[in-house]
Amino acid sequence: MHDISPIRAKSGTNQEGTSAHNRRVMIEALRLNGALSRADLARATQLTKQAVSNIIEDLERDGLVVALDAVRKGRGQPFTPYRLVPEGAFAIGLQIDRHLTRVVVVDLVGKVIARAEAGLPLDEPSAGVKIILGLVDRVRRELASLFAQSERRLVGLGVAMPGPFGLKESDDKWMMPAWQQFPLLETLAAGTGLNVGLQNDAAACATAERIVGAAHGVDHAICLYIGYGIAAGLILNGELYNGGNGNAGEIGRALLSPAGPGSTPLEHRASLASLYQHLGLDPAERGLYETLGALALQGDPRIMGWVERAASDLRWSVHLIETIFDPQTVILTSTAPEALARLLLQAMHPLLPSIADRPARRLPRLQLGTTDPWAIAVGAAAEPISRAFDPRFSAILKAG
Amino acid sequence: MHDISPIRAKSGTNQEGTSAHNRRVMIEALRLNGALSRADLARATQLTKQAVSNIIEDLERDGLVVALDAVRKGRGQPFTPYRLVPEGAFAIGLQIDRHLTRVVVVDLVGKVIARAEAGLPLDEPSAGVKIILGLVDRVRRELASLFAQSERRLVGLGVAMPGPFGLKESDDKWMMPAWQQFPLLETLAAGTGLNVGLQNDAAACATAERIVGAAHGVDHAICLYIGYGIAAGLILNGELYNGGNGNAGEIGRALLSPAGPGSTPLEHRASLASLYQHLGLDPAERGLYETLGALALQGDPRIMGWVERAASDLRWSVHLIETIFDPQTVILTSTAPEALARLLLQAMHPLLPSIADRPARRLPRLQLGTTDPWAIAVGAAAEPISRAFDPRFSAILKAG
DNA sequence: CCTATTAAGTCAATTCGCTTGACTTAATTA
DNA sequence: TAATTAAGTCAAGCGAATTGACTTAATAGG
Repeated sequence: MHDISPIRAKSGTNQEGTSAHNRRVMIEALRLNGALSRADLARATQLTKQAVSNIIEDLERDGLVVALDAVRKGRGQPFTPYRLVPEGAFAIGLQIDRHLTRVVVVDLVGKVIARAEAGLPLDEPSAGVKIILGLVDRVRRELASLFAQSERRLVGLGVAMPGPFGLKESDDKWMMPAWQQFPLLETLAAGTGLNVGLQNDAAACATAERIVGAAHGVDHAICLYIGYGIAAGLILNGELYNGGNGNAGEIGRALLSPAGPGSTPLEHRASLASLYQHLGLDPAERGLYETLGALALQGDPRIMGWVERAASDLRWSVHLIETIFDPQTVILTSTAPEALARLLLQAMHPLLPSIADRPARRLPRLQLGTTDPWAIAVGAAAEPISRAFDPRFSAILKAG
Repeated sequence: MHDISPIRAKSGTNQEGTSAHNRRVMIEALRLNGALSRADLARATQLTKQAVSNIIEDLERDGLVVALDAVRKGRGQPFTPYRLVPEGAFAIGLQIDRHLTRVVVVDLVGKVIARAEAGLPLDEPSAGVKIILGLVDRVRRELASLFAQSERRLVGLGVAMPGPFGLKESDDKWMMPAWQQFPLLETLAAGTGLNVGLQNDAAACATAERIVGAAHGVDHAICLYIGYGIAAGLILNGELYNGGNGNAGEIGRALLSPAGPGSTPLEHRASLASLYQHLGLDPAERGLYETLGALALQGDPRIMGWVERAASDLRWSVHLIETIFDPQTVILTSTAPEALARLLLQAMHPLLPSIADRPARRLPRLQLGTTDPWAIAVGAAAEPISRAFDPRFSAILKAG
């Protein structure tokens, strides 16, 4: 029939989809609640005890969960709690930033098992990829030396790099135009033999917050990420939202006023790039992180000046985010030293009024997330873990 | 075990979930593609021919699809296309606006079957509900007179009213504080015996655009709605996004600058309320719609002044929406007369640069959606239809 | 004109994961 | 010590999709 325009339809599902979903639901329940008995799982997931037993047995055989000692509590037979086995799965995370790259291996619960970093040539992706593949190989060997069978348990390679992706060629060398053009994912897939996925760095930060941080178990959270640029990672309905072209949350490009083409993008005022410029520092300089940390701790006046101005824009960004997304919480994350991030957080208060200051809040409107510089690589690694183990609509369907 | 804090987990699923999903997938495929043969459906959904045959047989028995004449095309046995039966399901939509209420009945494909409207007391919800129940009863009887068995096919009552919901009491009478406090959904559910759902008016507009309008079959679209206030309906991943508390998209409250508490909310500049104020008109005045339409057609200078200023803010709103959501398209909808909406649309061009002006666009960045004043009621009615028939994650799970 | 080919759709048996309901085990309470 | 409560198992059953062979009915080509 329709042989010209393709037919648009969602994919159907079958018992495999059912089973896959239920496995994922079990894993998520154990991730969120720590350790649960089969009976607990049955109640929480609304499946029968028998179904849960079968699935748990499967998961145990697959080395993803393990029984703890039986617990006596009140009447009835003692229950046997099960918990996730951290070494049940591993993933590699790769952060590509302007002048450096970081690689980590994380386990099923998001703990870092191995890490490595190296400098990166800003405009020679093919040379850069060689370096990256070397690092990946290194952490992979380290993993193999620590856990037998770990190769078999590697679920994928997640890449995080600054967005936005797929736009017209940029002439700003800090936007990494050469890397944006390069067939990175294909090259990495071929070079590692792993499934490869891509996120922008804010999305990776949000993914990290979700697996091990402040967004753990929160279904509606926005992660405001301040790195060289600024962007937001969007967790909506418990899943990362990517937008139509993978560029959702790239608020660094947002103009700060309706006044027209002359008005400033947010990233010119509230990003580490703007701070470097304000201080007259070279972003590629060694020891920059330590310098900034020290200045922030001293309350250096030039830093405070930037903080004041940036905080004003950020306060307003939070207001907009709350107004637009109605999230349960906003998480401020940064690659800046923690002292600096804390200064920013303080300077952002009091927050602007918004629909978020409602009577019965359970989470703070704004909270500090991680400021670990490795968080983005961890988030990159968390993405394949999430893709493989978290319950999601697409996991039920029959094909990609 | 955990008897203190409740265990958090998603619900599992079983064969009923599988079957429900596949039925929904079939219905959606027919909605999006018009009419399809069983073989087409099997290919599109990746199910087997046999599975599709069984499901189609079911749907046909339930009166939701019907076979058309067989079609000869090329080699092989002729195929029999199936299409949705519009009168296979009905839903009632209710719009509650400041001084009036509208009720419609729509069918499975979103066509209006019956409609009714009445004035509404702004601050007496209990009297208002009586009026509403009277209208609902009227359209319901009209429906019953047109289609036998239609009562049985009524899937629910959708309500749309201005948001945001659940905030502290407001003193602005146009925010309908009395209605916000009133237990509306419970009263309507009791009074009609139907399932009742609630959306804000922008969400309803987006739902309407999705079922019959510009967002038909588009998975990432933002519906910018200009009514008495202004708000956005968010279609993300093919579903309406509501946020943590049902207030996502309430951008009318967004402050236009980071300058602090003194800066203006968007709805003070780009909403019909602001236009009424600009023109010194009473929003409750009779014939307002016609007056505005006439003024817009004449290009009245006072109207044009407002249009210019509002368009500047709206242009920037579109820029922010594009930057934040990365949608495939933005749809401008309004309860204003079409002439006025077109003026606004024109005045918003040229749009601000954003990540949305990418090389290979398929849909316009900004397009005009419906300006039918009944669209909100239609969208309200479309919500129960969508809830009952569209494929969605929650439809697979075992409980609410 | 006749045969090969192509494609839609059916039939009947099979498979697989969840459900059902009875049963076993093992603790606490009275 | 008996009754009660709750975790967890056993074995049969069920239901929806799958499988592979088969039927039907058209067109293409010699």
